Amino acid sequence: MADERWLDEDEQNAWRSYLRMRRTLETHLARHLQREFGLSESDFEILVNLSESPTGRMRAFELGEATQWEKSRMSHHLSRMEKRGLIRKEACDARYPEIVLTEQGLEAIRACAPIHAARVRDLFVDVLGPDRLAVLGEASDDVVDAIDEHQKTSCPPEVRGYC
Amino acid sequence: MADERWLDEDEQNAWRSYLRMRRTLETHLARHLQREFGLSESDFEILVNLSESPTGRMRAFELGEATQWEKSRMSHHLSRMEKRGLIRKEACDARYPEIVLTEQGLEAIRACAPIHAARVRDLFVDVLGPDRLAVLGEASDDVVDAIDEHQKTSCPPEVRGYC
DNA sequence: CTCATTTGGTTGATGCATCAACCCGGTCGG
DNA sequence: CCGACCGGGTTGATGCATCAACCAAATGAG
Repeated sequence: MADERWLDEDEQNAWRSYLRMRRTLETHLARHLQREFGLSESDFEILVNLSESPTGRMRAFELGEATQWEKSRMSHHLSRMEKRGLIRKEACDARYPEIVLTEQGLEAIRACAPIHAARVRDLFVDVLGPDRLAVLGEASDDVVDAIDEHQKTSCPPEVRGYC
Repeated sequence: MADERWLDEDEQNAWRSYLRMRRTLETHLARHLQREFGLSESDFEILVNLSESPTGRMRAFELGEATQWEKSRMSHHLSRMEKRGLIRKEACDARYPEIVLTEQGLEAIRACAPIHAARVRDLFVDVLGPDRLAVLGEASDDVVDAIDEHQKTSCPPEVRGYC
């Protein structure tokens, strides 16, 4: 009905393959995490970051840098995680609360991380093999750089990310 | 704090690069679509499918096959799109309604598709270049196949997708 | 000193995604 | 026939992501 083609056929196919893979892999991993461990991918990301910190405690701000989330998403999500007992906010440094991994949160991440990683290996790392994996890694970095570049050069200064 | 490593270093790096790219590209494209045209990526996907159909009308079911969405997601989303005038549900075939692209929906997709495609080209297709793009396309298909395979072989029959 | 700005963070509203439950018209075994 | 099941579709509840607005401590220029 709209008969223009917007990418050539090979490009179109590759792009759509990529989109399909992205969706399929993401939903599969998310569902697995959810059903086996009751964690969302977001929970997982926070827990990984906290558990990799030597002290198990970070400022929300640092988590924001590590994950690249918006601050409001972070705030909302940390509140929900606190309610479930995975983390705790401690108002130790006068002003800003620190986010602390609870015993329960630590157990959760220890239980699910190796299994989750095994799945990533089975369905992604091993399927690609080392060569293609390396190519993809570099390509990913290039794309991220290109987007950063694009933002810097062609965006009006204060309007982040919309253009 | 949790000192086991779950993938080796190269694998870890490639995987995380991929995750970062996925997030960055997705949010960039989504934001662009939203701010310039008031469409979500989901809207876009539906509109593309409808506009590629010769008649501009499909059953919800066909859309489901094309997009791989859950039926309930489809239903909810189509209702929202109808409210905004992008599509219309017509109860022509006795039983199941057909989803029809409205004039407004057609205009929307015609306006945004080429610009969106150009952005995909600039930030993804051209950054990768034809060789890496081809590799990624194949790799994506392999991953999707691996997941399908996994579902078929190691899932109890009726429990789709959780394992 | 004072008032404006920035910075880190919270809140509320809205739209989106998912799950579970349900509905309804066919179909098929009995 | 009749009742069980099945496929396409809707609904409601819940959690998640984003935007815009707000808040309060710190900074800093006049």
